[in-house]
Amino acid sequence: MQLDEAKSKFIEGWGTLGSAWGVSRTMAQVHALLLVSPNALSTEDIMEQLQISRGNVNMNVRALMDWGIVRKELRPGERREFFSAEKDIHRVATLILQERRKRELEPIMRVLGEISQVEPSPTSTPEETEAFTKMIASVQSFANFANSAASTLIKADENWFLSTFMKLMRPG
Amino acid sequence: MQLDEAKSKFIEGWGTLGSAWGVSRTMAQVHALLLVSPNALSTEDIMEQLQISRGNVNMNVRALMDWGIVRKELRPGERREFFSAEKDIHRVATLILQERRKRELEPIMRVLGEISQVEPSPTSTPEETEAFTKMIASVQSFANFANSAASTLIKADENWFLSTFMKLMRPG
DNA sequence: ATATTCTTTCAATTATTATTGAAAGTTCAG
DNA sequence: CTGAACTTTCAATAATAATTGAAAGAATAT
Repeated sequence: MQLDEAKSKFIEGWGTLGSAWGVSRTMAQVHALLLVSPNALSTEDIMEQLQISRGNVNMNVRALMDWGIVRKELRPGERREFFSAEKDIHRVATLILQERRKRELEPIMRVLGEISQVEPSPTSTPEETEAFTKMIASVQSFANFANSAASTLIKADENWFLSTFMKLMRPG
Repeated sequence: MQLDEAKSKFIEGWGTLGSAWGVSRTMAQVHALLLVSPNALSTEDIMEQLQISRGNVNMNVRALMDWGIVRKELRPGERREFFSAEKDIHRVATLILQERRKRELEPIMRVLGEISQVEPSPTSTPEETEAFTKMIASVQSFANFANSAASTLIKADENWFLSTFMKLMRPG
């Protein structure tokens, strides 16, 4: 297989994976393209390679920057912007984990907290209420577990990142 | 808060969560409804409570059964079918993990395996090819890690999960 | 100040995905 | 077998989400 074909397959596969995880196909493809590009790409490069519009590139690139997995790169003497992806896949996973925890886990935990304070009422039997609170409590305990697991992974990765960074700073 | 309101909020919240994870809102809501219902529900019950059509209920309930998190319940002397959700949320998580590994991780690993065999060619420099294979190798190694982590979690029994893993995850 | 080059926005359009509902299929009692 | 009760399918429709492209906005050079 040749390089160009391999790159296309990766972009396609990454796009499919993304859509299974609630990320739009194009956003995942822009990410994949930046991952397989050794150099930072301009908006026009991305437009051309993925055959999508300028506005589309702009929106998706900014969303990827929001996730923290793509950076803007400015070159001296160049007006236009270039974009490059975080290549350390471990760090990519951590950043995504971090964002998803904030965007999804936290809201559902808030809802669970609210509804766990259900009160007995004339329209429901105590048994019904108890069954419900028991169910919610188990979901809550799982959410807590997921939350602390995520914290630990994020912290572990930060340590790892910091240590490699420190090594870089103090060569020898 | 009263029970009915609490149930509605849970169904709504679960639906929102689902759509962030690539599960259709309605499918997640059917699942939530079954989670908060002490007894198994018929197709008509679900239609009425979620205000959706018969065909819609049928499709989503079958998808949930494919995931292994909803069961059909037959009652002697009753022609129609009743449905109930797996209430052990840990088991729900395991079953979902299992399915997602099969449906998503395996395909991307296959693609990665194929494209890692990229050959040098006239249209690309050895440096480009090397950068690409290096990137792919790191994604592969991460996918392998994710895959074996999933395996371990799936295989692990509940006791191990709760005691050992919780301790591991607890920041010290 | 004006032109130039690039970025951003957003209403309109297009594409994708979910939903409906009626018809066909199934099962079973009589 | 026939009819009643229920389930499944699927083409049509509706709802949602992504995409475009042109116009407005920014930044810099002349």
